[in-house]
Amino acid sequence: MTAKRTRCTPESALLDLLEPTLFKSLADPTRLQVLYRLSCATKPQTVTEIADCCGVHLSGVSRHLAALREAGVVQAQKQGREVRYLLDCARIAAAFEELAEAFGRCAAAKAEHPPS
Amino acid sequence: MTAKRTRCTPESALLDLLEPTLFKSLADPTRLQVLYRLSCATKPQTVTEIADCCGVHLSGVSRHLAALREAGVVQAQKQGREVRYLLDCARIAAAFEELAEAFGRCAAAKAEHPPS
DNA sequence: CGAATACTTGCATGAATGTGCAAGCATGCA
DNA sequence: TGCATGCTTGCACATTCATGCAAGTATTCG
Repeated sequence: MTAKRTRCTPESALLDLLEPTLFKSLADPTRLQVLYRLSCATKPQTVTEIADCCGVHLSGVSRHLAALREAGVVQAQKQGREVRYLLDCARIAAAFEELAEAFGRCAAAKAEHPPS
Repeated sequence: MTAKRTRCTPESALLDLLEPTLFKSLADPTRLQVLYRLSCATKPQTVTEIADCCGVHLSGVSRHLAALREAGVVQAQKQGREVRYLLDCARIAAAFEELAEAFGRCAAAKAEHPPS
């Protein structure tokens, strides 16, 4: 392991990045649909608005949003009796950037030490 | 095979990137263990070698590797009666890089048009 | 040939999970 | 206060899925 660089995170070891939570939250078509909906929206969306787009019952969408919130992918803003969800784009981008760099280093390491 | 997406297009729409296959393949702890094992290895590993590291039956590991291969995360090299699996680091890094860029653009767009 | 090794696959089982319905909270409004 | 609205949660059900065992396939060796 030659992780010595300092960038997005000082020490992004692949082992720490390979945690199932984020990937689990993205492993469902409905949740991805929710994510895409939020990515297009110009302002935080209510559960009802999101549910209107995916053909899933409101309660299911609510559960999906809870899962995405658990994974740190979306944030919730309670406003009166409605809850508006918004995508944490910067956080997601940072997570993927870390992963890209870690696997990039992995590729570089393997290119440097080719299999005999 | 998921040869639907052509390549690393400079303009990668988020909708195309949010495809469950890759995330599904990474949503399991055992598969992540396999992935990490392959990332550390200096040369392609046999199914038996990989199975020795994760506490899962050989047949299960074989199935996991098949899933990872379907997702384009690993490649298989048949050598005689053994099959050596290797991580496609460059491909994975590129996929995550695309995602990071797409969500980065998303974040930038939202910063530009803040919710009123 | 037959036997051994390496891996894959069919089958059964238990656990996890996505879904809808209905009930339960919480908040706003008349 | 009563009622409507928005969301969450308990429950039941169906599906998916990870796992182990056993059988099957492929390849090498004697």
